[in-house]
Amino acid sequence: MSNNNKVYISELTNSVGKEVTLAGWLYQARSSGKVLFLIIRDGTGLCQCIVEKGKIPDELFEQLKRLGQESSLMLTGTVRAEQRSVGGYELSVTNAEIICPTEGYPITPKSHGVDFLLKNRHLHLRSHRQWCIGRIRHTVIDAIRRFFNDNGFILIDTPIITTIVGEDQQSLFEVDYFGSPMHLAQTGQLYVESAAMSYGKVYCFGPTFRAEKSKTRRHLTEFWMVEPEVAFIDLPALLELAENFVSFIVAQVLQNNRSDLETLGSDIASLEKITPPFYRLTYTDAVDILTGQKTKDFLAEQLNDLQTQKQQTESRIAELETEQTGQIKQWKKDKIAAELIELCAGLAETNTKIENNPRHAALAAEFRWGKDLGGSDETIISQMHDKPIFVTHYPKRAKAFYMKTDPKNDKVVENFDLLAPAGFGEIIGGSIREDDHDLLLRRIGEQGLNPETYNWYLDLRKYGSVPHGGFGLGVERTIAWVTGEKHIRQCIPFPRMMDKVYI
RNA sequence: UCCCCGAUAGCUCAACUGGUAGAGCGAGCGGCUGUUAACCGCUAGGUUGUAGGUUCGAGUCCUACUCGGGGAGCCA
Repeated sequence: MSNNNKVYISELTNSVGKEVTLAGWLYQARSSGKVLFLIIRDGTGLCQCIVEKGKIPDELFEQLKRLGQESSLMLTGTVRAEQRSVGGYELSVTNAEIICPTEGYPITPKSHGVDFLLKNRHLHLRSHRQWCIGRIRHTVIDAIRRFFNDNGFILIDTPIITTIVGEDQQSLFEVDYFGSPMHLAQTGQLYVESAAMSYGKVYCFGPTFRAEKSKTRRHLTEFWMVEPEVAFIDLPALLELAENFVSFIVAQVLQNNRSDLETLGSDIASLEKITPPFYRLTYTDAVDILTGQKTKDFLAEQLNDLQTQKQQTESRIAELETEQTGQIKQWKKDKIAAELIELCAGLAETNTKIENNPRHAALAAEFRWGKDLGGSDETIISQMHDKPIFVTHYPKRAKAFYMKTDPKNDKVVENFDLLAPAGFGEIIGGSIREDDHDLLLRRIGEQGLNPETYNWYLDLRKYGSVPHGGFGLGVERTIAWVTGEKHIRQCIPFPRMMDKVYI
C-alpha cells in the first residue's frame, strides 16, 4: 500500500472528497451484515470507517470483520463529511492493510474498576477520556511555560537530589547518596530564590516528591510543580501575577481543548468566568466567615439539597427495581442493572457528604484563630465562591520558616493560598520571603532545622537582600480542577500514590 | 494512624433470612446493508482473595491475614 496520501484524522477537514490513508488502531467495531463500522484512532482523533462488502476483496472483508479491538491497521478510502459520525467525518474504505491483529485486549468499551484500570495504565492511556485529559495536560504545561517565557522570566532547573528541607521533615523521601542520606526535592524554592537575585524573574518547573501519608483525591507522592520567584515584589503584585497566570492557563485550555472539555463533561461556563480579579480574603476574614452565620446557613442549605438529592435518587432506585421485576427483555434488565449500580455509587457519595456535613459544620464553627485551615474549611470557602479565592496573611506559627512576617502584624506572615472554586480547594501556595538575615536565622532555629545547612540560603540575605516572593502551582491539581476530574491520579500519566505504585 | 465498605468468570456485577453459582460485556461460531457501549441466536469460560472455624450443608455466619475503594487526621 502506498503511503503517499497518508493523513491524520485531525486533518480530515482538508480532505473531503479525496482518497486518503489513515494509520491507527481499531478503537471500536460494529457490524451489520454486509457493512462494517470501524472506529479508528490515530492519536489525533477518532474516525468511523465504513467497509461495505463488495467494495473490497471478500477475504479482506472477512479479516476486518474478525479484527479485535486495538489491532493496528491502515485504511484507505474516500473522506465524507457525516454529521452522525464521531468527529464529523467518515471514510468509505476501498483498501486496507492489517499491521498487527490483536486478540483479547483487556479494556473493553464497558465500565471498569479503578484498580483494574491503574494496573492496565499503559493501555488505559489509549482510552478516550484519558486521551482528552492528556491533551489538556499538554496545554496546561505549554501555557505555564509560555506565560513565564513571554513575561520575561528565566527558566532555572533546580536539583532533585537535595540536602535542604523545603517544607516538612516528615514528608521526605530519603535517598542513599554514596552512603550519605539525602532526599528528593519537596520544592525548588530555595534555589530559585538565589537565581532570582541573578536574573530578577525566574521559575523552575519539575517533579516534586512528598512522602505525605495522605490518601485523598488531592494527593500524589510525585507531582509536578511550577515555582516562579520574583525580586522586588510585594504581596499585592504577587497576587496579581498569580491571577493573571491562572487565568491565562484556563484561557489556553478553553481555546485549544474545547472538544476535550466537552467529552469530559467539564463545566465550561464556569471556566469562562475565570478572569482577573479573583476574590481576596485574609485568613482572619476566612475565620470570620467560617465561624459566622452565613457559613452555618450555607451548610444547612447544602445539607437540605443533599437530603433532597438523596430522596430523589432513592425513589429513582425504587422505580427501577420495580421495573426490573416486570416482564422485560434481558438486555433491558441489564441496562437497568447498570443504571442501578451507578445510582447506588452516587447515593453512597451523597451519604458520605451528608455524614460529613455536620462534622464540617462543627469544625468550621469551632475554628479558632491560629490553626491552619483544614481540608474541609478550604472546601467550604471554595464552595461559597464562583471564582478562585486568595486567602492571605496566615498565622506565623502554622507556616513555613521562610515566609516574611507582616510588618504591620507580627502574628501573621505575608503569604497566600489560592483556592479553586466550587469545592476543589488549594492549587497554589506562595509568599513574600523573609529577607532579614537575623529574623530568618531565628525562624530556622524555631523550626528545629539545622542552620548550617542553610548557610548559603542565609547568604542571600547578607549580600544585597531585597524584598522578593513567589509561589508554587500544582499541575495535577490544576488539571483536575479544569477538567472536573474527581481524582488527581487521572491527571498524570503514571501516578505515584501513597504506598501504591502500579507500573 | 483511625473509621466505614468491598473482594464471585478476562471485565462489570447478581445470587433474599445458610440449601444445585447466574447475567451482560469480552472471546469463539452463525445471522443482519447505517450502526452510535448496535441488535438477535448458539458455544466455551468458576477450588467464590488466603488460612482456619461453626454447621448435615458456607459465596452467604465467625476469627485472622492479604489486597482494593471511600472518608478522617496530616499535608502545597
